[in-house]
Amino acid sequence: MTNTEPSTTLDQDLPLTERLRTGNLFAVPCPSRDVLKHVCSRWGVLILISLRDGTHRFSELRKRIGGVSEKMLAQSLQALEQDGFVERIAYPVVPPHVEYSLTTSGEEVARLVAALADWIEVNMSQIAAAQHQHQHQSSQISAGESSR
Amino acid sequence: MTNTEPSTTLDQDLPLTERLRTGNLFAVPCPSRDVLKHVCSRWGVLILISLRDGTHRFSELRKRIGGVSEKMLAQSLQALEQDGFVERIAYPVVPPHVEYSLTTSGEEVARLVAALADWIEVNMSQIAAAQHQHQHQSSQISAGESSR
DNA sequence: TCCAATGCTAACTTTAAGTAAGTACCAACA
DNA sequence: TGTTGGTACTTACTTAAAGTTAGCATTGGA
Repeated sequence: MTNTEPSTTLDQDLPLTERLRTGNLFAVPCPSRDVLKHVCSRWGVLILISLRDGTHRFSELRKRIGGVSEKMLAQSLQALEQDGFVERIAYPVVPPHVEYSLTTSGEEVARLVAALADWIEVNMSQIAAAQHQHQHQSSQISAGESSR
Repeated sequence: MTNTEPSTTLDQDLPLTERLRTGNLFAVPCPSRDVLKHVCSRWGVLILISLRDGTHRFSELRKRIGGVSEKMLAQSLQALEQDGFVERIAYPVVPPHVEYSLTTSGEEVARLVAALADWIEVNMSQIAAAQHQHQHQSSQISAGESSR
C-alpha cells in the first residue's frame, strides 16, 4: 500500500504561522512545487546562473550551457518566463534575434540558486570523498553490533 | 544539429579563477550536476527540509512529505546518503527501525535549499500573478519598431 | 539558385518517475 | 497452529518526462 493519506492533513492541523514557516510545500496540490521544479531543473539552474551577468541571446545560452538541446533550452526558458523570472524580447528581424534577461524577481531566485550551486562546487571534493567512502563501506553503518 | 561542441571548450579557455567562480557546472561531464540533481530533485528538497528539525524515521518522512511513494523516498534517501548529506542508522530490531538525520554538510545544503524554497513560498502570490498575466498577454512582448 | 543563420516546433525514442504488489522478520493474538 | 500486522524496503510494470532528430520560416549573401 502506498501513499494512503490525502496529505493535506498535516498542514491543516498546524497553526497559520507554522504553515507559513514550514510552507505548504509538503502538501500535494502546492503550486510552489511546480515553480521549484522549473527553478531547480537541470537546465533552469544553469539558465538562471548564466543570465546573472546580463542579457544573452538564445544561441549564446545554447553555446554556454554544455549539453543542452534546443528543445530543452526553449522549454526551460518558457517556463522561467511564465513564472516571471526571465524576460524575453524578440526583435522582428531576419534571421531572428531574441534576447533573454532576468527580471527583478529572477535576480533574487538566481542569487539563491547560485549560492546553492556554488556551495556544491566548492565542496565537491568533499562530496566526492563521501561518495567514494560510501562505495567501500556500503551499508555497514548500523546501530550496535549485528545487522542484516 | 544539436550540441555541437565538446563543451569543455568554454572552461578551458577561461583562467582558473574564473573557472572556479562560474564553476564547471556548464561542462557536460561535471559531477556537480549529479549532486545538484539529487539535492534539487522533487523529493530531495523536501527530505532535506524535513530533516532540518532533527532525526526522523522512514515512515515519519513518508507521512510528512505528501505524495511521496516508498520507492522514491528510499531512492532519494539513498542518493542523499551517498553524497554524504544524510546519515542512516538502522537498528537491528523487528519490525525494522531506521533513523535518518542530516550530516554537517547536509545541514549546510539544507539551509541553502530551504532559503530557496522559502523565497518561492513567500513570493508565490507574486509569481502566480505573473503566471496569470502571462496567460493573457501571451507572446506580445517584442521590440517595438525596430532596433539593434 | 542554393545555402547558411537563428529560434523555434513536431514526431519519435530513451530514460526517469510513479504505481502496485511482493519480501523478510518476528511479535502478538485467536 | 495459523494468521494478522507493522516496518523498511525491492521488484515488476506503466506512465510521464527528457532527450534526439528532423523540419519550418525568412532573407541576405555566395
